[in-house]
Amino acid sequence: MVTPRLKDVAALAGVSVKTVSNVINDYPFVREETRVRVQLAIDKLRYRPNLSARRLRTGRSGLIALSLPEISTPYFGEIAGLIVDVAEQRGWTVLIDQTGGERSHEQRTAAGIRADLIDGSIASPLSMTAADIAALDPHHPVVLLGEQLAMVAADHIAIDNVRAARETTEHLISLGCRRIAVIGARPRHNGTANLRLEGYRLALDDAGLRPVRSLVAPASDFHLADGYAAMQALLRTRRPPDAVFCFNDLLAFGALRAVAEAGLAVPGDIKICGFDDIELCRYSSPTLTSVSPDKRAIAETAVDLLARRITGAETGPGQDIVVPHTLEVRDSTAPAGQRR
Amino acid sequence: MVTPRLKDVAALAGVSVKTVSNVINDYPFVREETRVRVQLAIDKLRYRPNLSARRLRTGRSGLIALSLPEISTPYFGEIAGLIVDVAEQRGWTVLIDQTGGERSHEQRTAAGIRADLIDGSIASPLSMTAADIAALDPHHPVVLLGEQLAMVAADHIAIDNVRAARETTEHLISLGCRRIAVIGARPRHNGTANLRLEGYRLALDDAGLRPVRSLVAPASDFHLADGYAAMQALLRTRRPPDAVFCFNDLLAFGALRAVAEAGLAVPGDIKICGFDDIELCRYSSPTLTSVSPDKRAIAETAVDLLARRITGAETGPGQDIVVPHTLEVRDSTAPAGQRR
DNA sequence: GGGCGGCTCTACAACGTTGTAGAATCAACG
DNA sequence: CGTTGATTCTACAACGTTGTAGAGCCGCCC
Repeated sequence: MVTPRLKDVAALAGVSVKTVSNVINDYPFVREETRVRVQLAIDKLRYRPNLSARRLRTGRSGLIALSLPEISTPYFGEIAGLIVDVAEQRGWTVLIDQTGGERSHEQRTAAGIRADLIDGSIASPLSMTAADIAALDPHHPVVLLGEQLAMVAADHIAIDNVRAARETTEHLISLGCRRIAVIGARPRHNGTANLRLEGYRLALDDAGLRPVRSLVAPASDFHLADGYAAMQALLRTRRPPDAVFCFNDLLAFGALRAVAEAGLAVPGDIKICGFDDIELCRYSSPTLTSVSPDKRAIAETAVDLLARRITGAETGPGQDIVVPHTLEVRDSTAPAGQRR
Repeated sequence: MVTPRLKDVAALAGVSVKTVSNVINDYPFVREETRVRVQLAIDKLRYRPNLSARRLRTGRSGLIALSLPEISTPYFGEIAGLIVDVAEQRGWTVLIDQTGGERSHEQRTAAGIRADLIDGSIASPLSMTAADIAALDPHHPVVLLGEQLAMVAADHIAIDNVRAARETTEHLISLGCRRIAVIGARPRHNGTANLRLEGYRLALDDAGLRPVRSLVAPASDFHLADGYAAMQALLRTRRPPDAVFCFNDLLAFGALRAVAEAGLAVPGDIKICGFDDIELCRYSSPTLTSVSPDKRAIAETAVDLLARRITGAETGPGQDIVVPHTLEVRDSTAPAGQRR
């Protein structure tokens, strides 16, 4: 038994193909009786519209792409899961596009091939350049997550990174820490990492603490291995830090490992904070203090805004939307002698 | 400037639309000179075929679905990343379908809507029932990962779960453990968990150890929280285990947390093993011994086999393919007094 | 009662692609 | 020299859908 077509439904209901199409698309001028008869035929045959044909005719596919550097990163995995959920609820289907950090030529070509299959994209340009994004079809709606790209006039959704970093640093200062390091600086990229660095510096400044260059550890990537290596380097310095603010949770877990291997205790000898609040923060040893963006709000805002761009309900200039965050304080920054 | 069509290329090259199509599809009977001229026009206009139209005409979209319970689970994230990579190399695009464990009616409908957009699926039925899978279009090629579903005559790719579990248990026995618990039994499901349980029992039997019912902890799901709760329960029993074999890494991390909170040491007081070897195993405290499936082999085999099913190169009955695995021994099962 | 406008439905064309059939050319063969 | 077959290309139709234009009907108003 082949998949039913509009014409099969039309034949069964005794109307024209177009009338069936009209029922499906909620065209108002269809008699109630006709509508019911057509609907019955649709249900009976289990008819589903052919998206390729519809897209060919209307120019829309109902497909949106989610471009992420790496799906396997827990934070992106959590975000991706939420976006898929929300999109599904709204009637969109998500196609996940893994950019692989450095977009190779082949991958860019692949994106091009898919471009006319996709109505719009949600992109997290952590490792992409502005040029990469701009290279996409200019008529193609894009909503950016996390990182603001100056060159791109696209919508942009993020938490207030400066404030979040400032609050985190203040938290460490309030615990008595004075040599606070960061892991995850990315001097060459002009994105999220710099905002977090700025918040860190503002907090130090407020507290009258002098910024120490050797306490700002760069990370070429935001993986476990990078946090591990950066922490080892920090521990090897003449005066190691008494607290480390990592710019994401994986860096923090890598750092935790390095501290453990050095025979030091967290939070006793060193306090550690992460960023993103992935689920594992609540289960690591010690549990990890982390900045928690409202991920569901990010997903909902992104999908809704993109949908409005695609349908043309929203035509103004690119918006900057700020979603809330909280600082989830856990054992890795417990005051001396305490466990929460 | 609108996206170029075949006819634009044809006009520029001074040939018919069909000749351009023939060049694109490597039809052999095209003069070398014509081919070059057409190719130049394609490059000049940056022509890309419209997939919707192609799909409408050929019945193929170049899209494959990857159905996973949850993208946010690290193991599935890693597998998804690899599959997307491999598929991209082979010219396929992956659409990730998050089933959400319990497939709601809405989600099943969504799958139905997409069904005619997709050439085939790779599915990991950890939380799906056989009926769920069977409900998919029977003409729709499916490759299953991990779990064998008796009712479905589909291709199936997995490691030898019984052997892997047996080896892991033997490893624990060889370290002198005698009260070895498992976390992750799923009596009602007939899938992977049961195979791992079988391997565990075989190893106990070989060593002359009596199976103890209270040491077999079920887990309703395979999440951190489930491992945490199960471990707490095991620790509350009259004679707690001296080793725990968790059926995935998240369960193991949850268990680690419970042990830490109880003030016990791993591996000193209790040894713990995981399963899946996600990247975090190398960075947790302590690092986690885990069964490591060859994930790249899984991804490559799955994509290639599915592609052969779609193109019709493979038409035989469903195959059972076993991919290799290793046991990665780390600190969580280090012999007393040792750190690896 | 003639005309107008709203409602309901239909026929047809078009979206961009590829399969089919066949036209045109050329070389080789009997 | 006519026929055959291989090569190269083209015209046309079709995939399933929806937009456009318009036909037919009804009720209402002047």
